[in-house]
Amino acid sequence: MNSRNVFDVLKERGYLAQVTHEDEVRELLGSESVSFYIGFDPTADSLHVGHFIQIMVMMHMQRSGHRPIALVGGGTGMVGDPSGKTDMRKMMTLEMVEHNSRAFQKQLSRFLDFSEGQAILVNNAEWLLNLNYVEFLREVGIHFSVNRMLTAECFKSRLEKGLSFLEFNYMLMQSYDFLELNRKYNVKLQLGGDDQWSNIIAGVDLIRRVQGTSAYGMTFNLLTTGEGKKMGKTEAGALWLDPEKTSPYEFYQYWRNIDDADVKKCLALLTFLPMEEVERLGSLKDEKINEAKKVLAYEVTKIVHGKAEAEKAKAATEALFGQGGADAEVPGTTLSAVEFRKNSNIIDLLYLVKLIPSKAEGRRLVKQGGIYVNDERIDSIDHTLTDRDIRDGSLMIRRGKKVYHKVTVE
RNA sequence: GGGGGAGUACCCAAGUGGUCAAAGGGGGCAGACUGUAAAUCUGUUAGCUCAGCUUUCGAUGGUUCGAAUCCGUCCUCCCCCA
Repeated sequence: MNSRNVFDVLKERGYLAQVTHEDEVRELLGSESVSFYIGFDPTADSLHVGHFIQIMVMMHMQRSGHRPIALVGGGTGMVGDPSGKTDMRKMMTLEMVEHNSRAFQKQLSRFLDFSEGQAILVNNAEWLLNLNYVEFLREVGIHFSVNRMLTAECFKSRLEKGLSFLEFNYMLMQSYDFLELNRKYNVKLQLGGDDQWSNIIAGVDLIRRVQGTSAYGMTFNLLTTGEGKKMGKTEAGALWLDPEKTSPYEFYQYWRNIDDADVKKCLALLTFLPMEEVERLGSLKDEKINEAKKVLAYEVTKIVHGKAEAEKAKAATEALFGQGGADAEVPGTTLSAVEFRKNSNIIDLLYLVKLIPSKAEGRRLVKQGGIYVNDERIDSIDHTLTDRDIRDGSLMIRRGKKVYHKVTVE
């Protein structure tokens, strides 16, 4: 589909962070269909935008005729990757890992074409969970120098705070994954976020030692803001790809509100728009850059949640922030008339529709002038709503400037 | 295994018998200003039946009129030695 070397595409769009052998990898990707893999450890029950950038890369690669192997870390998830972490993460139970692995598999299948072996989904639990300890040590452990591991970047912060032997083994496990996939599917290339660099080159080395063949690795820039902070964090935590955890509307809003400085980068990394268009939109200034943000929000939402949801989110946004029709698809709650009357106090209502985590928070918000009903500021925590506040069967609550919630009364 | 140190709210971190729901910073939320941006300024940031009450300072049991602060036990982590 794409006649250009995908390596150049990835480079141009700003994905690339580090490559083990730049010329050879480029050559390889330009001359044959390459099986490559990216691993996803099931640390939660949904993928988030951090993973999405990896998925984008897989999609680019697949479009160029390469074969993505998405590896779900049902085995490595049992140990936990210490890379870049300052603290040990909580150990997960087998049940949690399995549950999360299934959720990942389901989500990944939306982005890649798994038909006829054009992409493969594997779970490293398959080969890691039943490893024999001594055999593993003798086959794999022998090739790892502890001295060298200790100098690896990924352990740095942990050498100050403490690192358990459990986590220290993570690198061997991931390297073994690469070896296993190399044997099984002739995988020669491992991709990953830049925090995976140490783990990836360890695997590359292992394959060279054990198999005597070449293997390569490549990492991608993590999605960070202009200030270097990790992007994709919301008040609720991560920005999830699961619509149940982060609604398409919220998802859209996140990108609509991105920093000016990050717009261009996000357009390049998170959409398939041609680079000329990315350049054009990214160079808009002042309020004109809002146009670029709209495109960004729409495009990313479209890829993640589909066109229909993207349209809805866009329409809702226009209705709320522009002057479009008032009756839009806004996040909301439907209440019976009885429920509504029972909770007609503003604080009770806010609490009922989960706009506030506690009633104390609600009182605080009202006192600070942060709550509006039908665009009228509520000035008293004792304010009571009546049927007169219901217009066409619903009323619109707004928290702060941007959080809208529609309450429909039946 | 021996010795030393530490565990405080979302995070970092002060507090070492009452004036502590607990300084300060970060983050979050809200207000002002704006472009649904950033920066800046202001307020706020345990819960509830809120000018009153309840629960909180690793866990648990004590001492005391009264403890985050003192004592016992336990758990976890870090450092030094082996």
